[in-house]
Amino acid sequence: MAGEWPKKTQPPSGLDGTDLAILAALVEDGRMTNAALAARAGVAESTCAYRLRALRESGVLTGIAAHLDPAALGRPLHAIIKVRLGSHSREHVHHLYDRLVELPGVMTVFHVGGDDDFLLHVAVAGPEALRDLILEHVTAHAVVRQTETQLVFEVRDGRGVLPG
Amino acid sequence: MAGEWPKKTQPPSGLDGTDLAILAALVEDGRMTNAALAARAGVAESTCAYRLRALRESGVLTGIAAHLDPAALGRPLHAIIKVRLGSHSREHVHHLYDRLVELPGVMTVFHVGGDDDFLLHVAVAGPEALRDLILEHVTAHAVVRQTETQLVFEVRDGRGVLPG
DNA sequence: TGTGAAAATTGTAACAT
DNA sequence: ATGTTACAATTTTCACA
Repeated sequence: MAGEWPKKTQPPSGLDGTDLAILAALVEDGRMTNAALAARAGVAESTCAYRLRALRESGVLTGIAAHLDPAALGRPLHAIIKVRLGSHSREHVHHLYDRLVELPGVMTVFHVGGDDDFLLHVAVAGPEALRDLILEHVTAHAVVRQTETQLVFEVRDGRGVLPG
Repeated sequence: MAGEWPKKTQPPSGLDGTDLAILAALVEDGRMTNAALAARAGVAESTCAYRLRALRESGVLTGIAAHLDPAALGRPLHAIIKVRLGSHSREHVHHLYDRLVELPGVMTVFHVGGDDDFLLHVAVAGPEALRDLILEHVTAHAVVRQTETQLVFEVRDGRGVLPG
């Protein structure tokens, strides 16, 4: 009953310690040079470059992206907007979903089950901008039956999905 | 009434089009070479490198990190855990906060106002792992009065905080 | 597969505009 | 603050263990 996979190796895909070391380093600093990466993983540079390409192509490493400070870009106010729909037809849900992720200031959209249908994490310029975003771009959709907004005091990234 | 800032320039910090172009490029591909970055922003390479350093030092660019596929790392099940506290003393809140972000599988912790105190976005191996995480590492804290868990069907990154 | 040394590309610092 | 040049560091390629 212990786990999902045969207990010999860690995760499903054949990731070894070298792969995990490379990934961990890139989570800390995505611009770390291949040479530094290789040193940290304890392999030759060419090997490291090869592993990195393989990790990208296998889909384990989905991307490397800059993290920006929303406040520095004029969006100091964070909120969670819970969105509840009136109709749950596949078309309605997908259409709204596509629209929501495109809205400026939307950081993440969670499509959830339970009381709500979508949870939006947004960063906006201020209370008026938040109200405008909700009224003009969320509630305005006919499928949206109700929204509820929570102020976010702070957001912190967790340790993520890497073992250790 | 139009906006928060004098309408001549965009955001508060003195970010010009070059800065925004660099940031946008790095959000798409954080490992883009400085040369490619410069070409895209339409400036010389040395200028681009200088701008990039300045963006880091000013805190607008908070970091560049790898994005991993949780499912590929053995954590295909996503959930939102709403955490409600019994006591809201500063010490209790901060202590719990620090613990929550350190839990394996925790992607993001939102400290919110309203019905709940914390919202946790977690990625786990399966239903049992989710139950264990909640019972052993969340509910186990004496300050936690109640939790409520929502299944996450899908998570999508929004367009973020860059204008345009 | 993983490695090491070469060639090709890229980043960095000094200086001039 | 930007661009040009020259030099140092890095990535990539490929023959080989």
